[in-house]
Amino acid sequence: MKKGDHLFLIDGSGFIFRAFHALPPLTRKTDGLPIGAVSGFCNMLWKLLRDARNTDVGVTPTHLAVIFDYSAKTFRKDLYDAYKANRSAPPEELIPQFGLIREATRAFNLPCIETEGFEADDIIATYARQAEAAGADVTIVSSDKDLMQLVSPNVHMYDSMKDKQIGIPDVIEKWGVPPEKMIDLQAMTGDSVDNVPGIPGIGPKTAAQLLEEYGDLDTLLERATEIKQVKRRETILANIDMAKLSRDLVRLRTDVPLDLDLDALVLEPQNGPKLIGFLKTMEFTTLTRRVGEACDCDASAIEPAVVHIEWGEAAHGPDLSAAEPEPVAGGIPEVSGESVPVPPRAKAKAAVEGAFSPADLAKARAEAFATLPFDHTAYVTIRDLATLDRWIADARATGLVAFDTETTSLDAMQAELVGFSMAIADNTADPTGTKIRAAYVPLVHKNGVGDLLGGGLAENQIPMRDALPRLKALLEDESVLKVAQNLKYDYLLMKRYGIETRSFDDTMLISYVLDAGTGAHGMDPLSEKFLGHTPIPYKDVAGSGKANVTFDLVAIDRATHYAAEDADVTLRLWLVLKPRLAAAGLTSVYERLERPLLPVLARMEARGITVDRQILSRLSGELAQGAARLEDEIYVLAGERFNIGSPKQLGDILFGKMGLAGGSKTKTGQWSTSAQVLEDLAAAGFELPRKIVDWRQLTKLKSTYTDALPGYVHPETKRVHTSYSLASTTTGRLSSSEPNLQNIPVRTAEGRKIRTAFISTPGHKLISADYSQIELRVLAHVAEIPQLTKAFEDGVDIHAMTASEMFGVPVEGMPGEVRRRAKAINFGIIYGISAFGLANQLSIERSEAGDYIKKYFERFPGIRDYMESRKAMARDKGYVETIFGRRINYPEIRSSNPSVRAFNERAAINAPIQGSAADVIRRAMIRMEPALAEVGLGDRVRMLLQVHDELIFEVEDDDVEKAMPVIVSVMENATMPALEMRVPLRVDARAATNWDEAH
DNA sequence: CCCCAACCGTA
DNA sequence: GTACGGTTGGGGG
Repeated sequence: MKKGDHLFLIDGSGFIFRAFHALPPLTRKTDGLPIGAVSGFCNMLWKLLRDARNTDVGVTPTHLAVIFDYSAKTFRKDLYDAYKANRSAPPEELIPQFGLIREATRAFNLPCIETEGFEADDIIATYARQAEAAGADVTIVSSDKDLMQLVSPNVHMYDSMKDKQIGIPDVIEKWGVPPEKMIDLQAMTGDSVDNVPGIPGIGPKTAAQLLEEYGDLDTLLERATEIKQVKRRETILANIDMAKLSRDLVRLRTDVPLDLDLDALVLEPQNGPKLIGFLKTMEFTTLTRRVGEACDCDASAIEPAVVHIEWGEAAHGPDLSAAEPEPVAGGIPEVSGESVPVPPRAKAKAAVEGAFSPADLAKARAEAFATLPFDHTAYVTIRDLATLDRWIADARATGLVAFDTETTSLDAMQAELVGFSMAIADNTADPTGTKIRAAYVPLVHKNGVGDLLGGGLAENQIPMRDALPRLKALLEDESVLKVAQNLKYDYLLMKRYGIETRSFDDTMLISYVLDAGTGAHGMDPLSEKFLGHTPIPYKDVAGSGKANVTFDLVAIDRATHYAAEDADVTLRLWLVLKPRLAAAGLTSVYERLERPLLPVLARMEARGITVDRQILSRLSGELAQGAARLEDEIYVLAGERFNIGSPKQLGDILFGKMGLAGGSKTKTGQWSTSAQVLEDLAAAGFELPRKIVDWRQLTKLKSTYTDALPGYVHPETKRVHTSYSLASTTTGRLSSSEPNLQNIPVRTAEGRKIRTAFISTPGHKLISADYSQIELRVLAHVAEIPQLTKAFEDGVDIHAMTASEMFGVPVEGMPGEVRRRAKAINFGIIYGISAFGLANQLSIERSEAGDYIKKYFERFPGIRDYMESRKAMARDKGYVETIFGRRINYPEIRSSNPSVRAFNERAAINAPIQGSAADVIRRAMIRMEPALAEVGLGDRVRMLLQVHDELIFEVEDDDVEKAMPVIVSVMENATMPALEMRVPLRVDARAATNWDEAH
């Protein structure tokens, strides 16, 4: 770049927001995709590139780049945690446009620039200064005041909306100071939109006046005592640090590392057909014609392009991670008494951003759909490619489609695709006028068994080989938001067909974030709750029991009713639920803890883990032998044969026939034969109960593990693939089923043998990494307990420390029983302790347990305060929160039934602790794959399992040493940078060829 | 065939 | 005392 060149730097992210507000609110394509900002952007670019002399800017660029924000995790966030903390989420209409604008930039053959850790403004500043140094002129296309500090004799700004240049005199006119003093001015005035604090009470006028008088901020701060106005002097003196911090925040960096140097920004010739293809897709007819004329192309001969958008911040807008306030260090606001204030300006802005605030929209949608009837006769069966292509084009046009698969199995790892359904919404801008249409695409339905043709492929179905590429294009298209219910299933299924779903929402997960604790999140209950509609039960379509058939045997017209309805319901649920996220301030929980975990879990499930069937088989034999021997002995002692596995029969034998004392009864009046009861009897010297306990252990291990696990080995992968549920616990934990790999035995030596059957493939190791005492650490953090915090910092035995505090016993030479009691109390605290429960656990009198609790609270009064505050919050608000803002609702906390109420209170005490720990490991899991990829281990370290506080990986032998520190570091730093805990997290990791030895 | 209670494995 | 899922027995339809 040289003198005479002219570099244009376009603030792409800023443009979208400005265009959105400047243009009519709902500029849309014929089918509803909002493209107002994209349209404005393309027109502006075209003008700049072709007709620059017709605009006030008056020059034609030689170099040009469009700059975007990459993410909110910029260095400013490190300087000031609350930076941009009160940004509200961008309006729905804006979201698809972020990606489209990048696509438009590429269609114009222009470079898209973004750099991790920096805002667009910093990149612009760096380029501007470099170009200036090279003697070139610069025009920054933006009207953002944050960029005005860059204006100089050679650097101008250009407000494309007002078609107006901004030079040094314009800055002085508007702000009262020259550009080089803008930094100091902004440092004083602050910025409520970006949450830059500034000095309270100092606005632009006062700031300009002060700068006029003192020259610059440093001088002002040094001589602040000279200020005559008492109040102003006091505020400035009190906010010196804030002013300096604010200056660091508003000062743009000019040293951003750049991938492309200035010369790479030189304007390339336009690719007419490529640009026209894009413009046609966007339905910009006027611009299409102009471009066609200018490049001498026959626009009518060019097909609309398949628009493909880069994933990343793009599809959901820049800075979305800053859309929700990151919790400040200090955790649960109600505990610390801190909360992030929402400045009035931000509120006012939100109110005018669209016809509806999120809350209004949520309310309007809820009312519109609460009773809207379902018309099954309107559902379409798509049987030819032309119709399918039309529907897919409609989905692209509206940027939104509900999607559901129909398959042969509930197991996504085994299921075969039979067909799929779609639902499309027209006119979503009008909540009461939104129209939904739905269709089913049968692919491999067979003629019914009773049919004359008998089991052959039914006629008039689109061949799989034609449908899949189209489905792939749609599902992988990041400019189309796919909405599904329980998407992990469909995601995994489609992944097995080589399709990776991108840009998605899951109504189940949205409901889970909004309403955890208030009921199930399956489609049927949600449909009942929000749509007043009972969907066709699956068994009505596919039969049940013996008459049960796979979906490919269901007649296509019946299948259409069922499948299209599912897509219809899903889309309606999304319309109702999605705006509630923003209204409730839960968008970031959904977008940072929930949605990104879905593909991570899908990959874990797809990987599976190897279990050694030989080991299990041998163990099963041993267990059978042991159980058989015990059975013989039990029958002798009982004097008769009976079903030992029947608690009822066993109770009759023990407490009836043999007349043993000390039995308690269950709530149905049966004799209890629980392990606790049997252990007590055994301790009293009876032989039979001991043998029953042993027999139970052996048969439990055999039936639940050694015999069941081999049945879960996948016929093709030869591995076991569990299924994780993201939305079945109230607290945010995952659950695992079919098989449940979160309850593999570990506590007894016999049980641990099961773990030896979980093995690594040859040449590999399993790495198990688990958080040490994570829940107690979370407790120490949220309740701010100094002794606990210190103990964790010093790495001392936490239970021994507790015992020492409580009983005054030194840790050295502490009797095991004393420590055991303290440990039980610590766990009891986490569970919302009661004297009754602690007494049970320790087999002591309730009064004694009560004394322990009293003593504990005397030593740790902060814990009692914490517990009381959780109960109060649950009572007042109906919910409690984790450290990352996840909500857990307790609708029954005010029950008049004291035991129901007490139960809810204990749960409300436990949930923030258990749930925060769950959030922490979720963050670690989400970050794990990118972190491993960064050190070149992306495809060499495979995360397989999660067991609440433990992650299990499979790693090639040679990579173990390299992988372990990365895994440990990601887990230990999982709360950062969002939140720094008062207590360090510690992770232990080991590698071995089987899970038992690795753990 | 479905559902519930009891029991027990995990964190 | 919190949070889960799986197996078994047993009752009811």
